[in-house]
Amino acid sequence: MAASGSMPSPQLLEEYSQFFRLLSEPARLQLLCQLKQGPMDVAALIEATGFSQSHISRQLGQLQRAGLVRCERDGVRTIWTAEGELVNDLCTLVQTRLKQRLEDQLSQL
Amino acid sequence: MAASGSMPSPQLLEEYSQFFRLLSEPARLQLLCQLKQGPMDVAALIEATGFSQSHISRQLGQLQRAGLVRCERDGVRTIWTAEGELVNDLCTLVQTRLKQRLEDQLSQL
DNA sequence: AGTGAGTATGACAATAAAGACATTATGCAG
DNA sequence: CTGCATAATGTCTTTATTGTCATACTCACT
Repeated sequence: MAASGSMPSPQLLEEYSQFFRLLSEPARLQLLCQLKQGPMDVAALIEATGFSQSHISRQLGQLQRAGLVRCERDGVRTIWTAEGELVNDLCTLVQTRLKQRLEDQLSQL
Repeated sequence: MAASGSMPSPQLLEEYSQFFRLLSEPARLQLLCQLKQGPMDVAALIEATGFSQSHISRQLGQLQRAGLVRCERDGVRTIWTAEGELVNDLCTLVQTRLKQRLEDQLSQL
């Protein structure tokens, strides 16, 4: 009894990897975490992260296309909001794993 | 109450993104899923995926450094095994999300 | 030791993505 | 309509990664 599931289709594999690629950039992950603290406009994100305006705008665009953030215009500003708990959940799983690995390494000394 | 957690440290963000980067390549994801079906040697992986020997060896090397796969030499062959359920769990979460998005899009027609 | 099968690695070309700069679009105030 | 602020997009350079070819390595067998 080795195989618990079956192989995902090529399309699904592609979707998975595209999604994970979004989270594979520290800048995007940081923006996501920042927005988890609450909705912010771009100026506030520049202040919080130190990234350039254009950089932030691009990254938010990618995250928006994936449905991870949402924006709403307030006059001349754009207020960005993080959507859902998926990213938190994923990071929690990964963190558990990281801890476990370090503990394993530790116990081998 | 907007902020549920706090900002991860820069190091942790870097670790997260490095991990997600591993899963951001369809080839690596495919190898992981293949190995979930059961341990295999490189020849079998070539047969199953169509990738070149050198490509497979490289990708497995990266996965091994992250502790996602493990290898064991059996004579002249190397048997590779997937470790843990983390990747399955992550993919399940993402898949749920993908479904949900499609349903939302569907309901807006 | 020598040979051959199976696997890992060095080196390199091709590709993709990040990040910066300049420009353009959008909305508000006068 | 003009001017000003904020944000998004076009374009380019730089950097990192993929994937290939050739080579080196490891082990079994004789």
